[in-house]
Amino acid sequence: MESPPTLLWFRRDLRLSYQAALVAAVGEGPVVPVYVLDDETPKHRRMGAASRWWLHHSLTRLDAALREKGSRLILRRGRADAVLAELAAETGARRVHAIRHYEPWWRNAERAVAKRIELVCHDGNYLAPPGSVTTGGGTPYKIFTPFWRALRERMPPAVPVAAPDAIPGPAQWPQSDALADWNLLPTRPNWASGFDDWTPGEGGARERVAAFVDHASRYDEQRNLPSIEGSSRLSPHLHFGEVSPATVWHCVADAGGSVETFLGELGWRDYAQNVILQFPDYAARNARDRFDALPWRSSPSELKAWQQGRTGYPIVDAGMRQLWATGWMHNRVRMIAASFLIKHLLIDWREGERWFWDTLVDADYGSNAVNWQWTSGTGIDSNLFVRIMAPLSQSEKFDAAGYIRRWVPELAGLSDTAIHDPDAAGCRPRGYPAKIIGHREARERALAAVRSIG
DNA sequence: AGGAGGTTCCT
DNA sequence: GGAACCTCC
Repeated sequence: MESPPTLLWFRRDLRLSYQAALVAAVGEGPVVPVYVLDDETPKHRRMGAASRWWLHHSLTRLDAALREKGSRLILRRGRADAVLAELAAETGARRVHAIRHYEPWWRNAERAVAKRIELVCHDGNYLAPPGSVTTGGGTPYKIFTPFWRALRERMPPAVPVAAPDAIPGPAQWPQSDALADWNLLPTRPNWASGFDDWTPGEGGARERVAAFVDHASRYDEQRNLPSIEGSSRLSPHLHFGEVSPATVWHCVADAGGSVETFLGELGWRDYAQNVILQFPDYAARNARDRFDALPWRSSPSELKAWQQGRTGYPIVDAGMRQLWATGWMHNRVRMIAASFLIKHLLIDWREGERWFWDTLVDADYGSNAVNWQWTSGTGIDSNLFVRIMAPLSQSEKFDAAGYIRRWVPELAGLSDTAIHDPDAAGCRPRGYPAKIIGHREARERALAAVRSIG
């Protein structure tokens, strides 16, 4: 008589290499890999549209990779605890293996699953298990730099384990939904037609890592230049767990050169999870609650102008259009565009967080919330509200002319010097909007707003 | 040992 | 402002 299968519950860990839950499940006999599309557990935090596009393709690749190893991916839809209990009853499984997640709704779901069936959670989506890096006093860190110092001490991470050669399956496979029925892809309009630079899935992640390793030694000098391919572009692959951060760490560190800045970015990713573990509602509340009294402006038309890239600030508009067209925005430009919404338009950072949640292929609850609160100055990690980025000087400083030409074609004919500020250069083309508000005026308005709350 | 108070710094 | 670490008792 064959032993009963165990369930392998995939979430944001869509890989076969260095997948601790997979290794554990295979060690116990037959495995039933399952992905549950659960829009009920996260409630209003269900995956955004761009993430769904990514998920569709990543699940396709994961199923293909599993089939090469004699397995397959079972797709089910519904509340994770109910679906897993049901699948366990169908297959005779008595245990679930999964990688642990730290979004508040996943922590709730893990508790709910554990009430119905034995759930074994594993680490591996972060450099160190979130919550495990603590201060001398034994409490979790709140500030990045001391957190990173302590985490760095514990590095490098353990060397990643390869995928198993074969994954045994059950005598009889349970039913699976058809992926197409989940309607994860856009239909009309197909806003994802420009997403073709991306290759979701573990293979695509591996290619991105390899491509990045070639220029990782220039990361420090090029990562802030949006006209250049200087960043790693690994964020969506890391978010969906198509590659583990430990794997990225070792590939990059082995490449040599000065990669410390990049490793720090991996550390920042861990830091964000540590913050949402301490403050689960970080995307919903100002960490410094005196900002609850800040007189945010309500302007649906200006919010829309920002979303659509029609603010009259070329660097902001280029970024917002790149986001819409490709599901991704260069990090330096994210900071400029976010700062512009918060300080120049004085619109609540949560509006921006929401938009990014829906439009980014790398939308991550922890990273998104931590980065928005950092930019706004409402976060646990300082950065003062009164530090207001000057979008035009940022655009010049980081040499964004080429980037603007690519994403704001109306301005493609302008010179390298005029393109950052067509109004000031007296050569704004018809069809490109005037500045929605002047820099000085916006700056003074923001400073007055923050002064008004003491 | 553990708490008070000083210092430094904050992707 | 306040977190984290240090020194001092």
